Amino acid sequence: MNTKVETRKEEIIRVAARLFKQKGYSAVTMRDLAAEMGIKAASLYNHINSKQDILDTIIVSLAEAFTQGMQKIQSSGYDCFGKLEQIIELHVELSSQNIYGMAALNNDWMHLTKKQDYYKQLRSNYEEDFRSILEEGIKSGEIVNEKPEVMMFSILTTLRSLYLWIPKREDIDLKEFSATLNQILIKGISL
Amino acid sequence: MNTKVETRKEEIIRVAARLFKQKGYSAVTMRDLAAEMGIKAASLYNHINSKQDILDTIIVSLAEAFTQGMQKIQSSGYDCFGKLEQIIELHVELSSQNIYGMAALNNDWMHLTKKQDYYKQLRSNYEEDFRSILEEGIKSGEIVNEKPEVMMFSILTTLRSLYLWIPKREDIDLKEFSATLNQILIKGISL
DNA sequence: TTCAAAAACTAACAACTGTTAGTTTTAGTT
DNA sequence: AACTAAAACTAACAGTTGTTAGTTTTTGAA
Repeated sequence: MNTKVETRKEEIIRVAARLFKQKGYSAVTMRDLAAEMGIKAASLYNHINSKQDILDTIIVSLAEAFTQGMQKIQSSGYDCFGKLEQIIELHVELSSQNIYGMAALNNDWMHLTKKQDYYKQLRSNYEEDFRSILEEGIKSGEIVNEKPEVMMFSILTTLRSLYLWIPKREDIDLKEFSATLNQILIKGISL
Repeated sequence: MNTKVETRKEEIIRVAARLFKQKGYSAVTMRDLAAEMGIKAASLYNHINSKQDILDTIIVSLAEAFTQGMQKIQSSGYDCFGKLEQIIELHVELSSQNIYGMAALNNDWMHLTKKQDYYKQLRSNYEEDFRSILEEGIKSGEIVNEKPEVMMFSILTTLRSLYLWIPKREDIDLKEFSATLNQILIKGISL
């Protein structure tokens, strides 16, 4: 039985992420967060070190999850389209499980201080891995040989915005959704 | 010769938009903005009414430009793909000309107060027009009849993120870029 | 050169910010 | 019942926030 009970600290971080999605990190005050938890602002500091630490935790843990997922995919031995399919599934899974965290990752990373360089390194590595998968596909003839940078921008941008879209759909079948997304991103929308 | 000289107010709004892109509306103080203008914070109020007014102006003017562009496209008589091509060109043009404003439009609209309902109405109308264009294409058989909601999400998300990507490319040919984007969004990336 | 408008300045305000120190309450274990 | 650790509280801090009021400087036309 590993049904881990959420600690008070984890609860604070989860609620904070929800507020960060609504208004952004800077606009959320510790008093806002405390009110949402039903306590006073000073009480938060029995559990967390600082507002900054909350943001660090949210963003770094998610960025590392993406890094780990990408490493697994890179060493999977699939071909280009197989890897792309897995990347899409990775984004759908992590985004649907961390709707609020993804908002912070996308919109509030510039408010990181000590961890900002680390975050940027992870993101940069991730994009480089993505790019190399596309180039592999171009070399093998799976992918049309034109403007891989634009392809990458288009696909990655869509995947990064999933957190905005998934919550709007109720009772969404994530496997089916991944497949649809794969179809649209790879084959387009024309007949 | 209609080479309109930029007023001081317009300059403040332009500089504010740049700062809003860097840190978001909430994290930019009037003293930040004043320092960037080379004056004291109180002096800003000789030109603008409030911080809120700056955000209103940036977002509403851009949202109305998109609305106007969409109306022109809707009444153009082109077929579905023709309209989509024009929508892509509209986004490339407005995004490249308003890089900073697009950031505020995408990330800071929730900090609108009086104008928030109006902005949401414009956005909602825009999305409805977009949706009707896709459905027209499905009816006429131009577009594959599957999950138009996901197609719309994917395309619109990419177009809304152009402001993040365009500044990274130097000496980009916008016409050529629109064409590439059109190709990728309509036909996908596979051979 | 005079004069008015535009645009800057200084000083200050009340409210809000993240955070700390020290104290009291709550809840579970012996 | 007594004790302990977790978790809440009150009070306060020093700094920052958007904004106002009143004053001085800059600018360009008459």
